[in-house]
Amino acid sequence: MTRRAVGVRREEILTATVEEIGRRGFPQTRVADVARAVDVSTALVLYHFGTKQALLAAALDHAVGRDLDRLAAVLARTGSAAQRLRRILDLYAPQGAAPGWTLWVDAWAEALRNPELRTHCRTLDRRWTEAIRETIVAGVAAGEFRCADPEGAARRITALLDGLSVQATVHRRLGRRRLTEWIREYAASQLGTDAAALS
Amino acid sequence: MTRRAVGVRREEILTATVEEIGRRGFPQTRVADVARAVDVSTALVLYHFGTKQALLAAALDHAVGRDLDRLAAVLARTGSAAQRLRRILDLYAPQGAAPGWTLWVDAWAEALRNPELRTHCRTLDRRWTEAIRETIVAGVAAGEFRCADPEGAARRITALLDGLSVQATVHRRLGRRRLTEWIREYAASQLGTDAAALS
DNA sequence: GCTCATACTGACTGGCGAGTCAGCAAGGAG
DNA sequence: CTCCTTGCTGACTCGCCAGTCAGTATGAGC
Repeated sequence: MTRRAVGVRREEILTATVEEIGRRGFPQTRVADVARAVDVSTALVLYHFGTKQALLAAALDHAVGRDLDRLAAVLARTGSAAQRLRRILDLYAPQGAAPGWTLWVDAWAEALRNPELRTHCRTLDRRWTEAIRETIVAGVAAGEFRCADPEGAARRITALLDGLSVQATVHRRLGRRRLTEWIREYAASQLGTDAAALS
Repeated sequence: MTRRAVGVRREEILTATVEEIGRRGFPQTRVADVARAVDVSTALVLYHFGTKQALLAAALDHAVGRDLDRLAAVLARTGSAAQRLRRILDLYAPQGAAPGWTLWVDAWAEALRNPELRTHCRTLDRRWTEAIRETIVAGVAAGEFRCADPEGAARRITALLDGLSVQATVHRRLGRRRLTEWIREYAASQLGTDAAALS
């Protein structure tokens, strides 16, 4: 086994763990699965993270961080409020084979009982709605949107996106095309624009 | 141990299993938990259901059936389309301490990997949207609603309800009051009425 | 090239949980 | 009452998996 610096190994393990959770689900992910994926001993994984619980929590944290980084990158780009909102929505919607979304659905289920994970999920949710809210506020200030309740609108848009994503990833009953179409229509109606402004 | 007829025992066990899944989550529910809840031996549970997998599947089926029965009861009642729609939405929204919704979130996560459970979840979802769709169609025919795409509207309403329910039960970020308010507003906007018609 | 901190492992343990099985007894049929 | 079906159990097995530990070896720093 080639030795690695702690930081590097941890990163490697966390990435693999996230992937493994996406594949198997939260409670079904075994330390041995992760170890095999990284091609190290199970003892090493426990050496770095102590317990399985801690490993899973760290992995979720890692995934949350990665998503928030992407979000920050989108927010940093310039453009009209409508353009930025559009990018946020695109980022959030389930991608092709979407290992991301299966992770979140799993995380929700887990968060129902595990307060630590709930905190992570809630943080992520809050940041997304916050990003949408800010964009709406900016759009209202710029005269692009009309919206009396940006906070509420942001949360409703997020909720619809969550619900449609469940239909897409869990029930496999909805394609990405129609999903984005519906979301844009709803967002547009909430913001007093037309859907075309968001495409 | 008092002996029971097969049907009775199965029913008893299934009810307990549903409750236990709601409490612990799908994969964390042990046969022994169910057995203790019914106050029988684990061997008896396996005697009736063969394997844990089969038990869990049967339990979900049971829960689905119960929910669909309630739905059928609501549909059977008379009244305007708006009144019936309102009742459907009320039934679907998370109740107080909502053991029902935690079960569904769990079931979604499980359905991501287990095709048998996916079928159950999908059936339930389909029936709900179908009920909403029918009510919309009836309302349109009666001149109560205006809606060009009842199927789509039904699915969007369901999706928003799912998403808001996640915010309520998972993130604990939304009360029932505001949830129903938002849903009614959305439904009303989709159907060309005002929210007051749905309260 | 030596040293030493530390990344890493193999081999183990202990407990837990699904599923089995041989037999027991309740209670309806006759 | 007496069978005999069948609902039911205790006590078991067997495999799995998180976590431990004593020890190995790698490679950065000198």
